[in-house]
Amino acid sequence: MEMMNWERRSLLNELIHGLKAAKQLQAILMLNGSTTQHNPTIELAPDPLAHPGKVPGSPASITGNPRSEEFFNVRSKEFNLSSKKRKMLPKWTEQVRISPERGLEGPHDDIFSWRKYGQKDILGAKFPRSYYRCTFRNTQYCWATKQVQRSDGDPTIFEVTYRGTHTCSQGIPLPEKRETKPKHTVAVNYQNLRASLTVRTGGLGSEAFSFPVTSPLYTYESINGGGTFYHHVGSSGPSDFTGLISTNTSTGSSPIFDVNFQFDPTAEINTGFPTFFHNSI
DNA sequence: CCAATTTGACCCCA
DNA sequence: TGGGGTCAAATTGG
Repeated sequence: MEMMNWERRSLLNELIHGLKAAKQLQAILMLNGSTTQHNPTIELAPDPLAHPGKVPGSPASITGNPRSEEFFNVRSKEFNLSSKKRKMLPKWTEQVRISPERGLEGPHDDIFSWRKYGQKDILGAKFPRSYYRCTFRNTQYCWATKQVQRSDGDPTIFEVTYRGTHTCSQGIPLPEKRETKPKHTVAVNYQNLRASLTVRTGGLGSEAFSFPVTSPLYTYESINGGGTFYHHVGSSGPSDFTGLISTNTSTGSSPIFDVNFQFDPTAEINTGFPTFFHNSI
C-alpha cells in the first residue's frame, strides 16, 4: 500500500533521471558527427556493445568519440576513473526496508548482480558499510557501484547509495533490431528499486503527444492498461519532456519498461548523466 | 576449478 | 593525519 506509493515515487524519480539522460543524449546526437566539443560535464561511458568481451585499446567506439579510449586502459591501474571523474558520476540513495519474509541479509537484491569488494567500519555507525561493484566491471567496463549502510536508528532499514549507472547489459536483452526502426537506440539501465528501463528514442519525426500542464512537477496518468504516460513539467515554462511507459512483458515478470521519449531538444541539458548509446542498424 | 567473499593493506583527499 | 573508499591475496563456496 504505502509500498506502492514508495515504489511509484521511486519509479518517477528514476524516470526523471532517465528523461534527463535521454534528453541529454538527444542533444549529443544532434551535435553528432561534426562534434566540436560537447559539454564537458557530460561523461560518456564506454559502449559495451562496441566492445563485446573485447580488450581495451580497441579503436574508438562507433560513437566516433576518440576520447572513449581513455576509459579502456584496463591493464594498468589507470582503469579507474579518475577520482575527479568518479565524483561526477550520478549518485543517489534509497532506503530499503528489510523484508521479513526473505529474512536477514537479503534486502539488497536489485535485478543487477553485484560483487562485494570491501567492507568498512564507519565512525559513529553501528554497522559496517559494504561496497559493491557491478559484476561485469571487467568484462563490460561497467562502472556502477553501490554501498550499503544499515541504519543506526532503524536496523530494518538499509541505506543504499548508488554511484554511476549500469552500462552493461546485465543479461537484459538489449533493444531488438527492427520494429519501428528508430533512428537511434538508447539503452539505459537504471538500478532503482527493481526497475530497469530500456529507453528507445524515436526518430525526430515521431509522433508527438502532449498533455495538459497541471502538476508543478510531474503528472502521470494511466492509459487503458497499455502503459502509463509520464509527463514532466519544468519548474519554469512548458513541459520539457514527456514519456510513454509500458511494461515489457517479453521477459515475463521482469520489471522492464519500454519508454518512448518525446522531448524538447532545445531545453537545457546539464545532468552530467553518463549513459551509452549506439546507432541502430 | 572457477567465482564470490573476506579482510587487512594501501591510497587519496579533506 | 586519519576516515572513507578500493585493491588484492587468501579463503570460502558451489
